[in-house]
Amino acid sequence: MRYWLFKSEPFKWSWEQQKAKGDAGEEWDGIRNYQARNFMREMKLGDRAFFYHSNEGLEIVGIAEVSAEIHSDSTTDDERWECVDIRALADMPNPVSLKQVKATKSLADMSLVTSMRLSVQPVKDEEWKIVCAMGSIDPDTLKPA
DNA sequence: GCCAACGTTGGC
DNA sequence: GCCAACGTTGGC
Repeated sequence: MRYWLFKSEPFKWSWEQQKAKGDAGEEWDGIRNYQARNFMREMKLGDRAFFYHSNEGLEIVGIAEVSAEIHSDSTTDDERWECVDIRALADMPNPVSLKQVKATKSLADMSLVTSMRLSVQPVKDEEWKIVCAMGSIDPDTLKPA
């Protein structure tokens, strides 16, 4: 299983809205960036991802999983743009802020820090564990730790 | 709301 | 295929 991070501006699409979709999940449409799209093409069913609120909040608020692999983006006729679906799995008991991530040496190479503008990004296994620990969630059971 | 960073577009 | 202009993202 691989790990990822999705950014969203909460006033456009928030974690609350994502959770409201439940197990049905929701298309992660609107991505118009090749790098981000290419990462989505690599995603497999069941891959897990952090859900990050950009612009407002600036923190990782929850964990989601890929519920549908790459398909065409229904919001455009331009066939270059594809996307996946994700569904909410669990809240972060303690949301992990960008500030905390930046202050953590072992996370200095995280894309969230190094590729500020990339809205869909890969997360390394070690980074996943560290952020889960900071967020007080057990990465296996997804129960508060 | 500003502005730096950076991806994309389009003229040559 | 270069690069200037332009648009967008996102932290502050």
